[in-house]
Amino acid sequence: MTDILKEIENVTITGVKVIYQKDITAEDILITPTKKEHQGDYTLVTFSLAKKLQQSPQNIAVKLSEYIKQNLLSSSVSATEIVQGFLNISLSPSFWSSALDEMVSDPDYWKPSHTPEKILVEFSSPNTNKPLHLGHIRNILLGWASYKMLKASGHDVSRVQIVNDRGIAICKSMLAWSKFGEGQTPESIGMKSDHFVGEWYVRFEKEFLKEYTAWQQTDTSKEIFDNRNEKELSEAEFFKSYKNHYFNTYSKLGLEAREMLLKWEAHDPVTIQLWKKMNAWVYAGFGETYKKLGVEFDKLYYESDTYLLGKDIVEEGLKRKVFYQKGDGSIWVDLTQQGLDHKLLLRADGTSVYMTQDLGTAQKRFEEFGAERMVYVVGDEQNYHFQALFAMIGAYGAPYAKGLHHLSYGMVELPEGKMKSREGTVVDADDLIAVVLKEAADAASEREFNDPEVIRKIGMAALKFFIVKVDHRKRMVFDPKASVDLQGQTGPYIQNAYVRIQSILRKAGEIQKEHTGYEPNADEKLLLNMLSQCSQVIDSAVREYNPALIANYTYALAKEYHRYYHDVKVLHAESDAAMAFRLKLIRIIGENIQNTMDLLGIEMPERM
RNA sequence: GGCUCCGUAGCUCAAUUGGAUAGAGCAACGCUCUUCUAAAGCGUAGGUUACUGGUUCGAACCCAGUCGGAGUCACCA
Repeated sequence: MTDILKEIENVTITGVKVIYQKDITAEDILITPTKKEHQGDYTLVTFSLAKKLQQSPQNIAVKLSEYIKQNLLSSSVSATEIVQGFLNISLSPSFWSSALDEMVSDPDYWKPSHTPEKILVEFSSPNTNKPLHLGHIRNILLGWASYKMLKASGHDVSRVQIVNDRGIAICKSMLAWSKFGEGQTPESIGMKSDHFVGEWYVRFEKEFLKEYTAWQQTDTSKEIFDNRNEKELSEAEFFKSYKNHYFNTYSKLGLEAREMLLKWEAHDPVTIQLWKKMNAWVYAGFGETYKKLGVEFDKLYYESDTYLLGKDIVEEGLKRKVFYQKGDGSIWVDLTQQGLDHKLLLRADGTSVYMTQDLGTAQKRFEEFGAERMVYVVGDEQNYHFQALFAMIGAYGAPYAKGLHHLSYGMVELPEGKMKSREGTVVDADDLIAVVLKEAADAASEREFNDPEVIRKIGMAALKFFIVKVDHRKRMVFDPKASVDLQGQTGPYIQNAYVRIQSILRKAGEIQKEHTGYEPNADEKLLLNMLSQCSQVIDSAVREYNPALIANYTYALAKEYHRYYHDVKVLHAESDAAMAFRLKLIRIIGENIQNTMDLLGIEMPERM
């Protein structure tokens, strides 16, 4: 428990004072869980004290071990061992036995507790022109886990997403559907509605490419190619890089799409109606996917509502000389002092950019939620943007400036390389979910059960655990084959540990026996030690916004339990006291697994 | 090219934030089910932590350089 750690710390401090007449603080002391291959529960590393005390580590360890043995409360220390300056402290069986009772009497022992703050977590934030994909899944799982663990730590957390429902992308889907759709609907052709909209986006790109390829044969095109600046570019390379320019200048389809966007901005009723229809399809589809993933939101922001926000802040900042205006009328902020550059906030024509909108949205959220902290779960390609945004809000002096955090995550890649929508190598979220559920169902049928609810839990656990176990800052390789693996370091492995516990508990029924006098063995002490570290693990995960720490913790616990299960019999224990103790222990382990996995959005089945 | 991040077993990932002999899973090869669920357990094999130097009692982790990869450097989002 954290109490015993603090106790060892205090005794060490007073010990140093008594023995060496020197004052040290808790920061000078390093206590870690003892490595498995050594005897002990906690280790005091004495090297850090050696310099301060002008003594050899060995010497310090010897003296302190005596002092700790005699002064640690209620003689909890059963033995100490010194190995090359590492002072290993073994706590007594009775200490661990009462630690178990403490866990039983305090159902919150596993959570850290903090003074509550209002925190807002933004995640998912999709575009509305195509379905969710694998990258969104990583985002969503990170966001959800952040929400859960912040909440478990006592905070008041709200979940939001900003839906990018406007702009040229959705206009492409709208245009393709109205040109070629012939009145088709998701219902009429039996397709999931967000996929339906995505199909029209793909159709647009296809038609556009056709048009572009044809244009490349024209004289205009040939002339442009011959007069290109970068002579070293091949024809293919040149036209690849020229595509965007073509879209904005020569393309007929591009012109139509841009006209549609203008009509939308002018509130043209027909366009708005079409836009609403297509977005409604997308939202219905997203809703299904979110439901499968088990996530929900407290509030949705729509870019169509927020894209004009932030202008007043820019005006205000200009007045207060935090921002400045250029000769052409555009407004900028100078972030060179923070090691960044100059950033545009408002175009010369008075229209806003992404930055303007983010400025306004943060302000709005602060007003609506009173959030002291705001967490943005967004991919690491936007690291610079958020650095600039936060620096800017800091320069502006907003009251929420210090609580802003970008939970940045690396791209998800396939074994063959990056996912590219153009090359059709994007892993669709719904497809992926279907594949893991199929895999779980196949495995279940071999084991002769077919409870769909259990299969769902197993499949989703496999997928979720596979993704959240990886440190979010790193790019990860997603191997679809490995993700549906149900053996080894996986979600189902952890579920199986839980299920084995439930099976024993069911058989044990209402057995009520006392374990007075029972002394836990080495395996049981290790399990209790792991459980006692749970709240600190979660605390680290919260501090670092890193759910992977929890995934690793629970996996280690499940692994240890599987071994214990193999070696030690609970229901056929050598004594009633042993059985009573073990029943209590495994119940706590089961609850711990369930609680910690719930923080990652992973559910436990009762049987599998 | 500037800035930022990354490089650990064949593959996918860890390593308690500078601590002990760098650990797991997958893949490979052995062994263990009339036993509380074998989606499990045990064992074998696999490493110059990209490379070179430095800092110190101690470096995968900090510093410098080199090599390799990614992101970003829009009046896009």
